[in-house]
Amino acid sequence: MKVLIVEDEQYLAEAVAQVLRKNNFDVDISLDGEDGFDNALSGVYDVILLDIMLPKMDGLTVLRELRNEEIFTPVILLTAKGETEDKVVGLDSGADDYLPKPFKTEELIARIKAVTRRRGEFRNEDVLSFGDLELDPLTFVLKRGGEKYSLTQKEARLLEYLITNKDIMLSSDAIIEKVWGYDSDAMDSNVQVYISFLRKKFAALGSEVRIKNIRNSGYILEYKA
Amino acid sequence: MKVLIVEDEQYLAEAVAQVLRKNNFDVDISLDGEDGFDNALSGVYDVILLDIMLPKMDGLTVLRELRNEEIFTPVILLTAKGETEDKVVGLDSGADDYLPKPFKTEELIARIKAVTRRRGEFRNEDVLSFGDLELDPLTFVLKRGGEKYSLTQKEARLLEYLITNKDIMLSSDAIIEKVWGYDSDAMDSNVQVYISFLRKKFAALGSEVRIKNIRNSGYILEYKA
DNA sequence: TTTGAGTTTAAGTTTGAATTAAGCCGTGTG
DNA sequence: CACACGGCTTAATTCAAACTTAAACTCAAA
Repeated sequence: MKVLIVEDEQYLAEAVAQVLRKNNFDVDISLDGEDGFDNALSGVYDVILLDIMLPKMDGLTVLRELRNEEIFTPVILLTAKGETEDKVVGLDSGADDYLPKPFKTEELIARIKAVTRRRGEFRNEDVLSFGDLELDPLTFVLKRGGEKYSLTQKEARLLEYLITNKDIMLSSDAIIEKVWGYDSDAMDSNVQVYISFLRKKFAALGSEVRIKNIRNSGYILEYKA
Repeated sequence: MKVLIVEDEQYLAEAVAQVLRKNNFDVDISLDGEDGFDNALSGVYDVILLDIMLPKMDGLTVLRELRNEEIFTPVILLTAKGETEDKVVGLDSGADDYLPKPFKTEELIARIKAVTRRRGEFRNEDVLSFGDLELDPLTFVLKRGGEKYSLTQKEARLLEYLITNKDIMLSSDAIIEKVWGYDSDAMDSNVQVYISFLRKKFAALGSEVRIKNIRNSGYILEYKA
């Protein structure tokens, strides 16, 4: 499995490379955006780990240019904390995942596997579904039967988080960390507002999916006919 | 919430401890690596704040040894600035987060919460069961066969206490101490009310589980087929 | 510069969990 | 027998959490 790391902090790149090599990955490193772009163009990599802050060409530009060139190698963005907006922009511009620094290597490996597996299996079809609803986390389109509804980014990411943890109760804090970002100072009321938005859109679609609140604890998805 | 601070700068350790105590944390301090390791071995802490530069045994060694000993208490590394290398190595050796010094106490608290919560998230569904009933103590959902019922927090905690002591008779006083808290001034009538609520919900589910009262003594769960 | 979608903040309202209070029932005792 | 006590249930109250709505703000696109 070939991995390209595009990361200007040489030490960090080497450290990650070392760990990956121990796990039988074949790793190359680019220290700036241009070099990374050139390497990635070859299309030989199974996955690209892409830093956002890079000399010569920033990561998001690299990503966009690659997709322009019809290179659809899976990309995992490495975001420094505080780049919350970048996360969103990144996913929007065609990244497959992002990983906030610092990260555990197990998590990195898990995501690499997830991202490559996904590609192998369904390429296009990573639609999330729960009950009678379907969410396309890339286009933020929510469907029920034939009817569609457009969600905003926040709504979509909140719903995505709820669906991917459908059996787990999620606290407001956990939701804020995941949807608003690690360093966000968003308050519970934000979550409340967006939960409310989602419920309204569920109702508009006539869905049987409910977002249940558990007092003093959190939220969980429910579906019953 | 019990926190262990392993930090050789005594004044810094005390300062942090003081702030944490104000936030209702129960804080212990170790001033060198060996002592920290010994304390951490007890496994009673919910999170460990670990300095890297330490007398007798450095933080990373402490961490590695702990993981060797199957102690998986979440660890937040405290790194002096410029210890970038340590960050990576540290995360690789099983730390859950790192925090560069100097840090704001709000941030420390936020990370402690994040790290302990994460642990809670992927804790496996430890569903309690008794007779024909199942209780998820996280979501307060009570099940019998396919049918579900939502309990309130108090109901769930009362039932949890009853189930985990299914062979023991529990006095009202014991129940109050456990469910309402040792400093509560709740009365027996309170317990009665909640016992009644539970029985009603058992009946609604058609369960064969009974809560038996023993006059002047207490309550105990019964199941008869 | 204006516009508007998306998001955040803030205010007012609703909900329901927890408590309290009141009355009923059954059992054991004088 | 009756009446007192422990236990049970239901009804009324309370108050913080959760919800909704609307207005304010932000920022990118026109």
